[in-house]
Formats: sequence, structure tokens, C-alpha cells
Amino acid sequence: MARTTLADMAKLLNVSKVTISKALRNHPDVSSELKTRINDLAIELGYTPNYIARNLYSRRTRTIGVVVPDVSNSFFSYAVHGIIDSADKAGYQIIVTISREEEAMERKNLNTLISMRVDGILISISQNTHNYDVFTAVKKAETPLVFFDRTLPDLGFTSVSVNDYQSAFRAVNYAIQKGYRKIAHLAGTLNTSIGRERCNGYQKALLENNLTVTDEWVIENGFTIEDGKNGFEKLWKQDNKPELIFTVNGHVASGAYAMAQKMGLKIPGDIAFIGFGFREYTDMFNPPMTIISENPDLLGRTAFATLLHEIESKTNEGPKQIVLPLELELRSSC
Amino acid sequence: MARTTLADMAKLLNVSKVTISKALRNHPDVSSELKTRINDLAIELGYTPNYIARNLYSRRTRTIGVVVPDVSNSFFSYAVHGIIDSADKAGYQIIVTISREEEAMERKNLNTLISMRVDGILISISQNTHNYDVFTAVKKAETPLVFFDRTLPDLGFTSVSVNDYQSAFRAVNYAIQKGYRKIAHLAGTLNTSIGRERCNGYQKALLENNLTVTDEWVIENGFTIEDGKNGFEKLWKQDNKPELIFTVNGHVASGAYAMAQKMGLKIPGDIAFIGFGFREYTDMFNPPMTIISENPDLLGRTAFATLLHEIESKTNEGPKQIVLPLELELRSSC
DNA sequence: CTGAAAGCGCTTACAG
DNA sequence: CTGAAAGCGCTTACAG
Repeated sequence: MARTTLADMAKLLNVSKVTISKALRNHPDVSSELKTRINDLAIELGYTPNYIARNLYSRRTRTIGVVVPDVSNSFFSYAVHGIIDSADKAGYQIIVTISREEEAMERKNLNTLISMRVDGILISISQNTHNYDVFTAVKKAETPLVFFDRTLPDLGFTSVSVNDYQSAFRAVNYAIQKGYRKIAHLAGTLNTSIGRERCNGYQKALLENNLTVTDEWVIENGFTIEDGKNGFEKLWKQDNKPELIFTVNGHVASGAYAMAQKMGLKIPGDIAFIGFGFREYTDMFNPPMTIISENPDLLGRTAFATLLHEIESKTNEGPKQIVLPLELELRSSC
Repeated sequence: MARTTLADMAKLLNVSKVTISKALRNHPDVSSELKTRINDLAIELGYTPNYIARNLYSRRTRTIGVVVPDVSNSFFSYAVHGIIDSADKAGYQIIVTISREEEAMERKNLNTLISMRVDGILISISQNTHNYDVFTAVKKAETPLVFFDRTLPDLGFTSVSVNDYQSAFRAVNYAIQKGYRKIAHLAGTLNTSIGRERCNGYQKALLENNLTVTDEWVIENGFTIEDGKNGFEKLWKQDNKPELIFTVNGHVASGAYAMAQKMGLKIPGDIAFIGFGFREYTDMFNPPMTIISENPDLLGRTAFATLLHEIESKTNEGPKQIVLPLELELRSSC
């Protein structure tokens, strides 16, 4: 048996589809006596409105598409959590897609979301994306889009990010004040905004303190736990070993931690750590890590609120760059 | 300017909508010369097919709805990852919704997904759900639904779960063989299938070894890190302290770990641990934890494959109960 | 208070 | 090879 439609109910009750539709939406046009009969029938038949049909007419879906590189990275899980939670409060549904850090997958996801006619898109860019043509397609489709965390400047979209450069500078500067001199950096990927900015802040802090930047101590190889392990190994193979490692995110830090401890090194005695991270994750480390404290949940909420504003405001205010400030939180890894 | 439609292009090229539609889908009906012209125009105008319209006609969306209690629980992040990844390979999109362990939110999510006309639903039930009426609505809507991890038996739906009872039994039995006698259990919520089964397995192992079940040692209070902390505190306040704790999942274990270490206790010297968990999470613990090794990614993949089968197979084979076996993996927490 | 008409953007028979 | 007709399930003017 096919699913109940307005037409089915109209026939059963000998009224028109319009009346059914109005009654179900509690439109004042319909008498309350009729409304009751219609609602009762709807429940009896298990009628559910077909949003597809409704959306086709209204040309709105109340649905937001999200593109993230990797949800096994808990930073993005928490960000998606923030997005879903605030979307729900605003009456929006979320479609989550994952690029797996692949340019082609990212493009495919974006095109699918546009074809699904989502009302807007939230994206954190893949580390391997170099071709930005798909974003001109997004522009043509007139789908509002907001970058979050990993942004793409100069494309004319709004972005929500954190003060990567300053926070990196501050953290490394703090470490230098504490007496550390030999400071390495597990840098993620410099093809991303966060990778670049955090690395720049790190270098700036060294230079301002009259320390030289040692190229072999800047390891660029991704954002995963595995990358942290490999990165630490590379670093520790060198004759000239650092005293402290500045890590680009919590996952890289946890990989480096694990590898250091596997090698029998003491933290912070043999090797100290400081870097970007967030409490739900890095507080579990042993010892807990001194972090530039990110708040992925808040980032997700802010990104959604910003996108919602773009969707619902008629006036085109032009792209905005929203930057969330971050604080240093001291623990015992450094 | 509104988005380009088939009609727009038809007018520009002086052919019918049907011809445009066919050309774009590479239908043999249209001459290749015309196809080229049409495709060129489509690219120029940035045409993207409207899936809403397409779906309304086809009465399929190639979209699957997922309902999970909490994505900040990384078990579910990994499961969702597995679902999205295999869905992508099969050409399906995923809509993720979160119940926040609330019955009302779960019901709302389910109704929304049905109205969105998803082709199927994957759900892990909230710990606070007692009223199952919404599932009769799902039945009426004829939307295929598969439970995963936390299931609801006897409702006539297919489920994909793990052998909770046997695994719990085996783990606790192993601990007893190793010489532990005073074994407590942080039990999650007994209102869920996994909570019940794991607790039953734990009790069975005690009884089979002629140990008594101590009620005060079975702490029922949820599945989060916070619950693990509280649970451990409750346990440790007691005069009669256990030697080992059997934990219902990795998050509860990590909370208990953190609290134990905060109190200055040595693991496994002062208090040992064994329990359900998965490597990506529990291997980060210090010391790494002896676990009944779950694989949320695989669970997600299996759940999706099972649902896909139900969607695509015409023959109604009736509900199936798929149970994945789990292995004990020895580390140093016990 | 009730309903006939038109349309959202597609696709599928079917006719030529 | 090309297209006119009908319809997917709704909603919005508009007329009565």
C-alpha cells in the first residue's frame, strides 16, 4: 500500500486537497469541527507530510549541508555536534558529508549538496585541495556558504576561524619565556589556512626572541594521530633533538605523546609539549597537556549562526571574517 | 537571478525540456551534436539538476537518516564515519540527527526523517526511551529501519549488534581466572540492550565462579565520561572497595581512569580495569586498557549494508538479528 | 468557510 | 531523433 497523500484523505472525506492541507497546518480557513475530523483521519492513516513536495514548491529545504575532512578527528565531531545542536534549535536539518581530505570527494560533496538544494553550506576545507573552481559553481548556484576552521581567503565567502597566528605566537613565546630554546613544530599541512598561520606564528615567536628557525624541526605531514606518531619519529631520529614540540592540533599531539612514551621518554622531562587542542580531548592525556584551548563546539555553533544570518538576511552585506580568540591553558606537559 | 532550470535552457536552445533532460542524462535518444551544445550551455549557466524535483517524481531520495544518541561519544562518531563511508560508495547521502539521549528528540528526529522521505533509517536508541509508539508510525510509513548497537527487540525490526552478553561474560571470567575476586561494574543504563546484556554477562560470570553479586558494586548511571567519573567516586566512597572494575564502554572507562588517577591511585596496582572499548580510543589511555575490542566503524558499515539490503530487496524476508562477535584484547590495565 | 486552477522542476511513457 | 501530455504531492493566490 502506498503512503497516504492529501488526495487520499480528500477522497475519503469528500472535501478538496486544499482543505485537508489547510486543516493539517491549522489554517484559520477551516472550521474546527472539520479540522478535528481531518486530524483524526491523519493519525489513523499515519499520514506524514511529504517535505519533498513541500520543498519543491517553496524552494527552501530548511536543510544545511556540512563538508568536513574527517569525523574520526574528534575536533570535527565536536564541531558537527555544535552545528547539529544549534541547527536543530533553529528548525534546520543537517546533511553531513566527508571529504576524507580528498579534493575530488570534496567537489563531489559540494555538487551533491547544491543539487539537493540545501539552504546553505558549511565547509572546512580538505588539506589536499588546490583547485578552487568548484567554488565559482557555488557562487553561480547562489547557495550561501561559510568556511569554518580551515578557510579559503580571497574567494569572497564568509569565514569563521580562530586567531591561529596570534595564538601560536603567544604559546611559543610563553614556552621561550619558560626557558625552552630548542622548539620544534609538528605543523599539519601548510596548504591549509590553519597550518600556515600556526606555523607563521611559531616562526615569528622564535625570531622575536632572537632564535633561529631550524628547517628540520618543522615537520609538515598532516593532522592525524598517525601523522603525530610519524612526525615525532622523524624528529627524534635527528641528532639535534628539540626540548619542546609545538603541535598543530590535539590529534597530532596525542600521536606524538604515544610515540614518545613508547620510546620510554618522560613528558615533560625528556620532551615537553605545547600546542593547539581542546579540553575534552587533551585532558585525557597523561600528563594533561598545556594547550591553546580550542572550542570546536562553539566554533560549530558560531559557524551555523553566521550562515543562518546570511541565509535569512535579505541585504547582502558582503563576506565577513569572524575570528574567535583563544586562551592558553596551562597544564603539566611543559 | 533564479537558478537555471531545464525550461530555461530549452527556451534558449529552442528545443523541449524533455530533450534537455535526456541530453544531460546522456540518454541515447539525443544526437551527440545536440548533446554537446546542451552540455556546453549547462556548464556555462552553471546548471545543477534539482534533486528535489527528481526525487518527487521517482519517490526515492537515495538518502538515509541516522539517529544517534550523542556524537561527542566517539564510539558513535566512528560508527557514523563507517555509515557515511559505505553510504557514499553506494551512492547514498546521510542525514545525521542526534537524540541527545532524549526520548522526545528521538521521536521528533524520526518523524522528520520520515517526512523527508529518506529511503531508510539507522538508529541507536536513546538510553531514556521508554515509549515505543513512534515505531508503529515508522511501520505505517513503511520506511525500512535497522537498529544498531543499542537495539529494541520484539518490535519486528532488523538489528545489528555485538555479542554483549557473551563478551561481558568472557571478560569478567578472564579477570576471575587472573585472580580478581572483588569485581565492580560501571553499568551504563540498564534500560538499553547493551546495558542489560553486559550486566547480565557480568553477573553470570560471577555466579559461575561461585562469587556473589554485590548490589552496591553495580553502578547504573549512563555512558559518558562524566558518568565514569561519578561512578568511580561512588564506588570508591564505599568501605568495601573492589579490586577491578568492569566498564560498560570506553567513555565510562576513561572517566573512571581519570578520577582514579586524580585520587593518586595506581592502575592496575590499586584498581584494575577491564571492559568494552575500541582501540582508537582506549589505546591512548595510560596504561592502555584491556578491552573487549569493539569496532564501531565496522558496526556502522554492517548496519548500512544490512539496511541497504532491506531497501533494495523486493522480497520481504522479515526481521533479522545480526550479531558481530568481539574479541578480548589484553593490555596492561588488568 | 470551501475549492478549482496553476505551478514548483523534473521524468516517464507514448506518439510522431 | 524530438516533443506534448501527464503526474510526483504539495501550496498559494484567487474566486465564490
